[in-house]
Amino acid sequence: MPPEQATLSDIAARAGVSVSTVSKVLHARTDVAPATRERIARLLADHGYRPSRGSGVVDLVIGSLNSPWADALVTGAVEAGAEADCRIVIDSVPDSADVLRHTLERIMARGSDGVLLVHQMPAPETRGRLAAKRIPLVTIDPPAEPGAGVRSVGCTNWQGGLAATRHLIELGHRRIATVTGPLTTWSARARFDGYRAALLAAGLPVAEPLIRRAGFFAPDGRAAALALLDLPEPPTAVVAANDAQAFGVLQALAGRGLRAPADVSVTGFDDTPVAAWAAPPLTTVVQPLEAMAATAFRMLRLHGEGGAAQPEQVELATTLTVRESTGPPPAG
Amino acid sequence: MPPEQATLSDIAARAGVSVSTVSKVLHARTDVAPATRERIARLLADHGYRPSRGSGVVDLVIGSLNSPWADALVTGAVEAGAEADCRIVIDSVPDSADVLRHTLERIMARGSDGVLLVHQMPAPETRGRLAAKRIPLVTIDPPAEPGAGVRSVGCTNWQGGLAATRHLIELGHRRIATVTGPLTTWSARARFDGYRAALLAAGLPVAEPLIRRAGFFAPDGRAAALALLDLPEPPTAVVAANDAQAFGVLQALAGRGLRAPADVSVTGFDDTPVAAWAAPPLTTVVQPLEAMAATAFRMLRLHGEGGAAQPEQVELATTLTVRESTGPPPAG
DNA sequence: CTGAAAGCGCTTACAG
DNA sequence: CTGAAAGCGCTTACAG
Repeated sequence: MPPEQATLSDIAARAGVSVSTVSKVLHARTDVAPATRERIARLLADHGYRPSRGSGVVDLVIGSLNSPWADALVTGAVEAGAEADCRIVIDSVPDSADVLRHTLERIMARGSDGVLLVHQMPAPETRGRLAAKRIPLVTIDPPAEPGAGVRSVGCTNWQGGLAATRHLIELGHRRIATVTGPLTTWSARARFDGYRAALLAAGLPVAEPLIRRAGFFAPDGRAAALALLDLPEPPTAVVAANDAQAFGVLQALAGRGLRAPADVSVTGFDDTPVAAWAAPPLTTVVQPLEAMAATAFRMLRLHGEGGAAQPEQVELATTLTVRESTGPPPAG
Repeated sequence: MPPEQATLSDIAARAGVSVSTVSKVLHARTDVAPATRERIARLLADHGYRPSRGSGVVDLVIGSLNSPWADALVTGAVEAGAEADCRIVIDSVPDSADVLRHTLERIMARGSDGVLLVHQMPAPETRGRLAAKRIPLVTIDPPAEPGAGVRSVGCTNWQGGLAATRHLIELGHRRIATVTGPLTTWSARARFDGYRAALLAAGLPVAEPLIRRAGFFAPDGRAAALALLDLPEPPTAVVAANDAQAFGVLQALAGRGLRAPADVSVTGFDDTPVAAWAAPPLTTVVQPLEAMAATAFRMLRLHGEGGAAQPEQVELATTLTVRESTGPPPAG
């Protein structure tokens, strides 16, 4: 890294062009020869060019802010930003393609060193404009499989689902139910698949009545668990697709006068700080949300540096934290 | 509001001085006559002057990010910021006067339209420098009584403590314990005082063994509740100083095979979204955290406008949300 | 204490 | 497609 911030005229001198031309490349104007543009773009990237005023800012664009899950992502981004002396601005954007596009337009207008996206994927057209303005983008926990050319950071959801289910199998459970998240999302599908894989590997049946498709919130978990408890043969364990659902399952249990883990074992997914607040404290899959956000932040800065050598999709490892909500199934 | 952003030369023209002089006022240089400085400062404020590039940014400086409580504050600030087309940048700062000062210095160096402070009060010297640079500051939930000249937004903590305790009295409870927060903080003291006032008003004794001083976290609530349950005459209800503690109390109850509210009623304080995740869902005092952050944000913008007419300390009302963790005391 | 002047980083309309 | 030139918003060293 050069100690001094490069200015437009530094870049112009090195490229052997005028300041005007460099400015055009920076603003994604069309009237620059491809070869010239290419050369200038590379120099800008190599010198980590930033406009002299403003910027030094990365935008975290996130759907809903109001959950421990979102909070962990914000925390991770802010911490990584502080280390790099970069300000993190938070944009909360409802789940609408239109509002997302507007938000990204505003970000482009005001300038940004990068976008961390925890949202649906913007249209290719919008992504193109971002790229033209040299604003890098990395998605976190993408809701769908990210296509080629889209960088993303997720976690090993499949392994997480597998680990939670295997843990219950090893405790002796045979009737293990699951509450899935919305199967339209990539992560929910992978977790569900991990559940199924563990059952299959242990030679246990995958029983349709023990599978409840639900939303990602506590009331969803509660309703699903109530339905499971009403089964002729209720499960002795429930694998929830996230911690919020697991709290809901615990509520359903308490409502029926049942206890975890004596009557039914419960596992969650996420391990945000509140997982330890549950009664009993939740056994759950650790999704390293803070590390995911920090990793995505660092990928932003690698933009264009390593060329094609850098990975496009990163998945951080999940681990299982065993607390008190799981135990052997009731005798008999 | 003028439709066009005023520039330094607009201000200079109106003030009948040169651009240089206005620039000096903006940078808190000393070589400007007091009268001139006064006149220019007023014009800058009246026109809502902002530097042409950069800024359009408000900094939220907060101690710890990783809690539902902090998350709600972030959410409120970001939403208010979005309405005003202002970016909110998050600065997470450990509880150290030194680090806080450094953070504020960095904020001054990079420029900011204002600071929302959820932290201890910075030294008067630092506050003076902020003021000289015309960066307004509003504290949220100040840990100590804010002195004159410091604007703050809190909530009616005393009334909240009173309401929770009165609710339990009305349900018929007579042995009501409390877990307080750290009594060095203003809000914990006020909540505790509300508890005491409700007891006194009902002619009930304030019994020292029923009062547990503790930290604001779940394990603190759990430990305090365990001690209360070991009393020769345990309480039939516990007033916790926040939701995290209340979750801990619920854990202690479950650990002893007791249930809320059949055996012991529990109230919390905050009502962040997770309060509804508890088993049973928490009866708790609503602290309007999002509204508090939004109010503080708006106070930032009033800086210097209304003159002395604007309030310095604002307290937003608390309300009680009755869910399922409270009920009549056990018979007998 | 004040401001004219030089200058910085950047953008843009326009001539070629 | 490229760049010289004008200009914008701002800062700063310095003369008075």
